[in-house]
Amino acid sequence: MKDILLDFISKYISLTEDEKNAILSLDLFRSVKKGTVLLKEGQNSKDSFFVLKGCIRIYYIIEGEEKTTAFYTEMDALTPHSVINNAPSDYFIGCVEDSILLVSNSDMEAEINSKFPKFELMCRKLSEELLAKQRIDFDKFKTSSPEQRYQNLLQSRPDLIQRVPQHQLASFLGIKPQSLSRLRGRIHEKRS
Amino acid sequence: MKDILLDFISKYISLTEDEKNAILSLDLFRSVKKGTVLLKEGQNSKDSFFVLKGCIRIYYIIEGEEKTTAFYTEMDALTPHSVINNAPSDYFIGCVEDSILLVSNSDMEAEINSKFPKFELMCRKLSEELLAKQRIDFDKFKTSSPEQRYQNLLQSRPDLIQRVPQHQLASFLGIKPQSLSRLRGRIHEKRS
DNA sequence: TTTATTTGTTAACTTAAGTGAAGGAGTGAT
DNA sequence: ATCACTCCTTCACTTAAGTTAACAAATAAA
Repeated sequence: MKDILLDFISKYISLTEDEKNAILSLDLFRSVKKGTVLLKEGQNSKDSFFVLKGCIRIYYIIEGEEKTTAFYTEMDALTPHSVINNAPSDYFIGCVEDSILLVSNSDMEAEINSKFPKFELMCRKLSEELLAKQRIDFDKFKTSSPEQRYQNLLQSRPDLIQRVPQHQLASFLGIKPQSLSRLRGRIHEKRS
Repeated sequence: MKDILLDFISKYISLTEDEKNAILSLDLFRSVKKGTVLLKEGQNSKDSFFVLKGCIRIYYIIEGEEKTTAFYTEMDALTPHSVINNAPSDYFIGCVEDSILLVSNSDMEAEINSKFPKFELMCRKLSEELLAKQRIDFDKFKTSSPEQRYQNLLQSRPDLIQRVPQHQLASFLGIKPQSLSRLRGRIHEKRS
């Protein structure tokens, strides 16, 4: 489990043994049960998440309806906007499967950053990379039809379609569950 | 003009007079004519952009059709994914109006970052903030209908609707120009 | 000025997503 | 075992976006 974390970090910076031990000794690993709400709308927590195993999601409750907009799986990092802006959260964060997460709070991160300037560099690289990737995702979403989005997901993250409830997938694709059902039927028909 | 830049930087870090002069002496300011293409698909430039005045956009050419997905106006920063990943660009960057930009290349930024570690901190804060903001934008896009997106834009960036051609706005909203026309007519009717 | 070209609007028609309702399968609780 | 609840699918119907085409207005080019 700890290897996953160190492998991830090594994609951005190289660490000495001392540095590795310092990070592991913080012991941020946490087991979380499916269904757990990690952050509520309006809440002002300072926690960031890194998924070692399992799946978490961002969702909203709009007019009583749950709208899931993002999934985070193995090796994905999520720092809520409420942490960045020190403001109440617009969204919920929930646990889709039993998961093992790394949970860190921003005070602690600031401390690590000042102790290990390298860590600051990693955070910059990581968030720049995520920003660029998310830009591309957003663009592809805008320029695709719901059916294309589903086909695209089928290519890029086939696992998600298996491990996540359909109604969560639907809002992730920007449509209603009924439309996703119909759309899948349509595609299936074409294939056969 | 230089004040705009320094004001922007001061939102993230504080600079000494020496540091301010060092940055200004790089003289990265560039005037760009409307219609200029700053980055082409497939190209591998190392240039990042900061808009001091005017407007630039990200667009794609998909099946011969131009699809605009993002606009950057005063005080907006844009580092293309091609710079981050050192890979050919998926998109074009074009100039919507005559603009004054700050154009920096990534080698130079690396140099500044090592000279002034503060700058590294700024870049981290900035990209974290932009990532969080873009997440919210993406989520709102997913959970809204085209009409709601237009109404939302009318609230949040009313200037854009004036200064940008309708067909670019349409793809920015994820719809066809004809649909935007119709949708506007629909709304106008309701108001009267 | 005249001619193209681009841009925005309108209209008729097609297609697909939204809506409301119903029913079946699976899950969990009592 | 029964009941309640959630989840997924299906259907009929409504609504709005996509499509194709035509046209007027504005802009750029000859």
